[in-house]
Amino acid sequence: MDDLKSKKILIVDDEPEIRNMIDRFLRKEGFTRIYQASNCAEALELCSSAKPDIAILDVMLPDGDGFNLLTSLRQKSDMPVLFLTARGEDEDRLLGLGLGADDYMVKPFLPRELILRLTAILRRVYLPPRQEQRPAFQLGERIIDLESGVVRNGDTEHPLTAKEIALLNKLYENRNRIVTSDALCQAAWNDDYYSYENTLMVHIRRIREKIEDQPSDPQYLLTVRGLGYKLMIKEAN
Amino acid sequence: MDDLKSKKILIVDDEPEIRNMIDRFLRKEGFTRIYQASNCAEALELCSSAKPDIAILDVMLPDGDGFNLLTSLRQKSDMPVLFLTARGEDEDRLLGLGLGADDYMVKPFLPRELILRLTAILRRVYLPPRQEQRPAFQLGERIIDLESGVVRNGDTEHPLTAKEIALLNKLYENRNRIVTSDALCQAAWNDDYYSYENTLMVHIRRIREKIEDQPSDPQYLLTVRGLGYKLMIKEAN
DNA sequence: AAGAACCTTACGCCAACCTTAAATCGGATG
DNA sequence: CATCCGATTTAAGGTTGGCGTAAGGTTCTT
Repeated sequence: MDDLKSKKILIVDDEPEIRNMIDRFLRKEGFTRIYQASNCAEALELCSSAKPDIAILDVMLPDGDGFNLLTSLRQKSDMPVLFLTARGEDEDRLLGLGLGADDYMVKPFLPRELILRLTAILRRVYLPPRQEQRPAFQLGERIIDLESGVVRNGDTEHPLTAKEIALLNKLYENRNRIVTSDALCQAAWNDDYYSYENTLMVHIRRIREKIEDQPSDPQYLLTVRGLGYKLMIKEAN
Repeated sequence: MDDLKSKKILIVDDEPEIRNMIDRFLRKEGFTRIYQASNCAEALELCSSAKPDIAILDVMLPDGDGFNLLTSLRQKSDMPVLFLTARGEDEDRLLGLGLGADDYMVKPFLPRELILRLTAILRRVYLPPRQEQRPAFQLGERIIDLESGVVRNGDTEHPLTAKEIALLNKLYENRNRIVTSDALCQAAWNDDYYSYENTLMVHIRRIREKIEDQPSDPQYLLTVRGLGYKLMIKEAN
């Protein structure tokens, strides 16, 4: 489920043959969750409903060009985008890349290259660096070491589970800021999370048991009713 | 320091003119920490000493080709790599991308496109996903921090509720301007609001209790009779 | 002076949240 | 492939704080 092949791909092109060709090649490579749109309106619709992980965007579309579409998309998300165009003009390429496209290919293209470039982007965006070092920080008496996954309190150590580390990491990244429950779920689970968010509560509770003096009256990991949670840390420096 | 321009860039090419040209363009764009190598050995050396954030790699090098270099690099780190080549053969591009290069450009190239593609990769790798951030601002002695959802007054902190944050956010967006009660309701309740707007008054009152010195004689969150409310802020800058 | 618009306070409800325990999953082990 | 064990999820009942309501007061407007 953490695999790149499970990522959702949106193809936007007004020519059905092109869409189907790309689709076919993607499926041959093992991708399965593929969406197609033939114009800007459809694309925007699909983006908010299916929430694809990456989009392959043709520049020429019946109801507006891909640049405008990209601009609209970037308003609400930073989903990666690979541009596709029949025109190979320099200006077009520069414009697309300048608007925040991640790559740009000129038709006709090698299907295999498209896959490779697509994979390169997906890899960068969704496969976080292997030995990404996680932070360690202090909460009162306790030291929360996410790198080694333990909570030290004097001479005793309590281990943290994978989910707890993921959640604490997200919370620490946004320390002293409200983190929505949604964002937390997204950080600890992969994109589509349909379970009760009661699950999140239980995990929060377990974390509190390890980092708080009185889990029922937390002073670090606080609830913000209706929004989410926040990890409050007063830094020494 | 979190800026993309501060990232370290390694240029590996055996032709000094090319290296210097790229260097020049990078500096014109604001990049400063640029390293140059003319062969594989130098490149490997620089990678372990300077630890660049990204590499621009020529395929043809005097002591081995860039593909081998990439393979060696990938053993120990997953530093992003942009390939550069005089040969435009399909096989080369596919090989480079297949080995895990992040992008591939064929000489001669537009310098500006190189910069854009480089930036696109850096952005993906090093720019943390943006999350909508709410403002923090000052009102007399108090600091209203909507991001962490608190009002700070000296060393004491008063938490804000979800509704209060939503309302203050809308008010701050239109600071020093009148915001109609209707607009406020729409901001805090998602369009389905059919209650008495007395409810709004109560919330305004509660906000005033947290941000005003004398809630009954407000000096920041003012009533505009018949229209709505406005948040008056004298900005320092 | 009277009506309209807004303020102020207090109270009760219920959705959001907490808590605990039991069920289920999944990797490791023999 | 059966068993174990810790991690995670589900479920169910309890708790509470934010929010809406209402009722009475105050200020503004004409």
